[in-house]
Amino acid sequence: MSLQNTLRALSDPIRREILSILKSGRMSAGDIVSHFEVTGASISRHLAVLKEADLIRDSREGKYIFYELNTSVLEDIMLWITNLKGEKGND
Amino acid sequence: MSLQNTLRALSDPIRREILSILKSGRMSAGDIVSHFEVTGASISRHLAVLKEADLIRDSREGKYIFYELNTSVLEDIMLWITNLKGEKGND
DNA sequence: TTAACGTTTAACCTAATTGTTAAATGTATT
DNA sequence: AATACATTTAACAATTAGGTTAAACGTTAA
Repeated sequence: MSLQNTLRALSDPIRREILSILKSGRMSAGDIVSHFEVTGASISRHLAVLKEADLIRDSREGKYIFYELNTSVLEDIMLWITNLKGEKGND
Repeated sequence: MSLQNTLRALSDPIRREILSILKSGRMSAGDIVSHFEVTGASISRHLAVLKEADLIRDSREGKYIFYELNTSVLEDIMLWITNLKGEKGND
């Protein structure tokens, strides 16, 4: 919901890997967990952080919860970086 | 030096503010400190993190140490984000 | 309604981060 | 050489983050 949340979410390698995995499409929490060596509880919390940053969306389908990427908030980071790289002087 | 370092450095609001300040040009450590309410020691460590991430460069001039922005590593973040935003399926 | 499955939440532990003050370092000035 | 100034480093306290196991929750199936 904010640049702070977004950057904090992206600062963890596991969370970035989760996003990369979701690039190929929506996936259940369990399937995401199977890509890692940490416990499901740990991944679940990473998912919560990503969701709070609005980088992923979830939807329950029966006993599964599917996660999918939401890249729209990445726009803000791009803007922030672009601005930082702009010519010196005009901030 | 790595995407991990860069994103971790950017995940702190004070460090982002330091970068924004340096956008207008090089500045001594003391002048940077004066923009914040935390101690010089604290800012000094933030500067060290930014430097380790290669987001800033320093050079001593007499008793002052000047810091300046180095935006080249931001390219990697842009690339990573662009790739994530790419069409689903081709990772 | 009980059992099984997928997932999250709670409680706990350890490690990392951020801040402070005090000491150390490097440079300039007298 | 002694002092002063700018900055960093060390040592410590408080907070946050990420991992684990165990319990709880929500859904499905028997």
